Amino acid sequence: MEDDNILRQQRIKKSQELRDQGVDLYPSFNGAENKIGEILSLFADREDLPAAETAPLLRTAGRLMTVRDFGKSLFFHVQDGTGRMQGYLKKDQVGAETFALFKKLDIGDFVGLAGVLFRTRTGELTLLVKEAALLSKALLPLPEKFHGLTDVEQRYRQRYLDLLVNPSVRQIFETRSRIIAFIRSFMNDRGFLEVETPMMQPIPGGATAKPFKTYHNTLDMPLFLRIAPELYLKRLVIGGLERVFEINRNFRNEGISIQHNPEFTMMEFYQAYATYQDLMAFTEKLVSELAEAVRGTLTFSYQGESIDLTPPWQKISFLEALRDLGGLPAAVLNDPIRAVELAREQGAQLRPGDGPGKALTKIFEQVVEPKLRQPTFITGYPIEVSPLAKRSRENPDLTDRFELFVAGREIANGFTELNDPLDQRDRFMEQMKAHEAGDDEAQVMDRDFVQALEYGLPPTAGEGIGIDRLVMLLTDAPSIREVILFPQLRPEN
RNA sequence: GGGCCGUUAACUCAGGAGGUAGAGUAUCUGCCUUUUAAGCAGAGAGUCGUUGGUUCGAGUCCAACACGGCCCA
Repeated sequence: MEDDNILRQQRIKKSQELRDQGVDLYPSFNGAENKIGEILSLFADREDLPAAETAPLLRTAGRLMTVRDFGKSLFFHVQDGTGRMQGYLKKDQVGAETFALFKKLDIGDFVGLAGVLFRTRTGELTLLVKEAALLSKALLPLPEKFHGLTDVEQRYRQRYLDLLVNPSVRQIFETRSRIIAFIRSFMNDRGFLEVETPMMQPIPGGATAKPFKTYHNTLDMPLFLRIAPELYLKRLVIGGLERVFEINRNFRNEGISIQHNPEFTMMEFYQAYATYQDLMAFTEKLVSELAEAVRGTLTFSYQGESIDLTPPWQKISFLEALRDLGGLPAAVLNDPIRAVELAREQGAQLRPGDGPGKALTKIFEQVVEPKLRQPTFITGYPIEVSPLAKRSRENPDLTDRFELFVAGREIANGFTELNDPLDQRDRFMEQMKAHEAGDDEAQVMDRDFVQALEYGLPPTAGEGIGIDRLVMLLTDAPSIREVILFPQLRPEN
């Protein structure tokens, strides 16, 4: 494939010439004592650089990104993980041999450098090179320096090039790392224990979604990639781990879109002796402090829209939202048959067994969710779509559950956990019926989990927060693929 | 699954109404010891996503397919 590429052939030829001269193209090296970012920040504001004759040599290394050749001297930029710095190589400083070697190098090659700092006429801090060595030879050329790499498909397929030449992409993933680190420490500070539960489950539970199926040869049994860790985390609460959290991947065998990737990252956490009300306050605090830490402000723009995360956030019940934001008349809200009819009229694909709870949820997704721009908690979801949540005392058709929306997207989902084992068994039975009626997303009876509940789950609240969507919001990313390093794509050929 | 758009040199992009493919960057050769999208002179570089079709002739028109993007379900 690349064998036809003349640029690659030229580099191979040059490499061979260097080898013939006894140059090791891929030597071992551990002498990058001074990172470029440190050098730059250390001397950025200093007018009086140490005199070139007396200054100690700075030793650094990085990838050659640009070269401006003047014959007997040349300027270049070298980039490492912390920054990019200009270097100045003069024949009379490094000697003819090193100079000739350096002239043979290509953009993309790694070099080790030793030198002293000076400022050019335009004031740019520059390393006057005293010693230079090739550290690793690149055979393929980097994308163009000015436009970078813009082809979306290639950016995802060759993310390493994207990261290398598009600084804003690198920033997104640095921010992502800081977001996860912040959340982890926020949870640790509040006494939550970080745990890891199975990614491969014999019964995929804890969410309404289609699973990926796999197979264990030795055990001779099918397994499913988890769609959620919920049922395992609750087993841990039963076991006395009263505050647990897990930050990890879930897998859902569904469509790919601007906000869906088959594997995505969730933080799920459970707290004994708490209610969904407590979790809303907790979420408000977590997300607003996170935004403050990551963006330095609670008001920022997301895709041109002004978002304000200043607490307290609006709370509206599911039914109120349908009435006030969705414009549904009370006649529909209170009439199960009318609700199902309306959902069908709006084009929702309801299955034979689907009741009013499902119908209203479909309508909600269509008419209310797009309107939830500023952070909003929606509370009191129908029991029909909440098989693991505690039934509401005020209305037996609803649950003590909430979802958080920002910019029209669901960010979090939490509820007071159903801890009545007999009720849970009945709910599973309802799900089984839906499954038999053709709902392949309906949840599957997990007898082992029900048995665990029979040993006693304390009053508990639990929640999942979609990390990718949170990262999108805080990095102003238009698509989930911009915050996942290697989004799922079809093979090229 | 449906609709719309895209795919041309290593990268970023032109290519009017069908007549043997162009630019900038990068690369190669030469000149140049403070440049920074360095400059000057010259050169090389393409299965125009794939496969068919229409035509004397297809990057261009038509069809199917592949991959990607956006919207809808």
